Amino acid sequence: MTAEPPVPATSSTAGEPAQRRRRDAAETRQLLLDAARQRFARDGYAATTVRDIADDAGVNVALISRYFTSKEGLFEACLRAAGDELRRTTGQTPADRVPEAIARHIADLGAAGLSSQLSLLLRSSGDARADEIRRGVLVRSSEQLAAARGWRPGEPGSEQLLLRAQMALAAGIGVAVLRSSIRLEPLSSATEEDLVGPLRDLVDALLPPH
Amino acid sequence: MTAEPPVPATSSTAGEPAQRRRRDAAETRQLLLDAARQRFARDGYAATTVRDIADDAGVNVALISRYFTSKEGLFEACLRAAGDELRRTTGQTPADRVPEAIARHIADLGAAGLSSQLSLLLRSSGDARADEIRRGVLVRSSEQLAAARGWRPGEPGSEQLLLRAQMALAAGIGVAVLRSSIRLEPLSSATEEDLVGPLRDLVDALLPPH
DNA sequence: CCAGCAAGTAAACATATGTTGACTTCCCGG
DNA sequence: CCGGGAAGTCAACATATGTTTACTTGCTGG
Repeated sequence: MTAEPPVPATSSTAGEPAQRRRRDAAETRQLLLDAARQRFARDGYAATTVRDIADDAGVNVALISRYFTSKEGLFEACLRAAGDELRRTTGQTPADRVPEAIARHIADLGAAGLSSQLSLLLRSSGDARADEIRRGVLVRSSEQLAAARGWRPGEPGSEQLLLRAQMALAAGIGVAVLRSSIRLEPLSSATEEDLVGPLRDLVDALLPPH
Repeated sequence: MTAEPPVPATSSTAGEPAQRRRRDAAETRQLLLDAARQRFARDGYAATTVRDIADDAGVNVALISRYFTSKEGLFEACLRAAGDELRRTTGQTPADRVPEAIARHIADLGAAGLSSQLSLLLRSSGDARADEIRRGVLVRSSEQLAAARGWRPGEPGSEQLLLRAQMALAAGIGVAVLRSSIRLEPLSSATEEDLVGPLRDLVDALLPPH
């Protein structure tokens, strides 16, 4: 929508080309993925145009169709990456360190954009297939989180635990969005240290260590 | 995007016209507002077309421009309505009943759509002006919530409280979206009673009654 | 060194979408 | 009963957007 100057991916001063190989399909693919993740997380799926993404990545629009079939395919690739990242966090983290892990994700506002990846999971898509993938990512993540606190599939009375895990996940994502996409102050300027305390309170309240 | 049959706003059986006056600007305006709120909340701003909204409301597209100037104007009207609703809740509610009030909002999945109005505040817009309004709504709501727990503007050391109020708000909205828009199970099927316990834990953990 | 092929580009296309202006239909006060 | 104005409709327009096709560029293996 807004027309920013494209990010050239290399320094635009004519001096040093910063070793970006000029023809490298893998790197170009990754540039597109990174640009897309940021745009989708910030503006949502429908509001992001493929030309925006291509300009950010500094490559030609047609390459999106070539490497990802379509805009929808690119979005799916972004969702998968975010899902892997999120599951890595809620998975191989000791149960009592989960709040810190979540806090770290939310606090990271850098271009790397772990927070962006979280936002990606809440922003609207208006696309049925993308919604399905997103739901799958969230289900698996919440089950992993619940399992860390003693949930076992089908076990009677532990449905409560899964519900609470999903609420904790929702809370974390909600904070991430208000912080990184909507930029609500003072939440947006809070440091990781500012966040980790309240987040610990929040997670512990929903999922008491068993 | 998907082509549903239009909701005729009156029974389509020829028998009884259900007393919908045939020309009533105020009612038509309201029909548009209701249809827009639902669409915007479910699909997001950019993914919703004015033709979708008009069809849902059973009126002509051109009336959107007439009554709300533009699609953006209609979205603003929806945001204002949601903001009023939310502020009514976080405002004139005794501090210790806030979790129940939030729970009631989140639990309401009906077409009336209080939950929709919450979702509206997180779904992406890709529109600068709408984002500004949304931010304003969220700021005022979180300040009202924080004030109920003892926050006073500018008071030293109470910034923490505002931060925590914003996180509580974010958590509530996150739950509303995962529940009503993304339809994550079992969160989506949970009853109001299922939600109020965890929500009370959540709000109390973030904002201890002072 | 150079043929061939992958990587990248540019332009065009078909369509969807927000908005507008001219036109028609209905209601109501005189 | 009727004329005027409000409420509603229709069709067109300008533009933005996803995708494709034909083309150019540069690298590399033989």
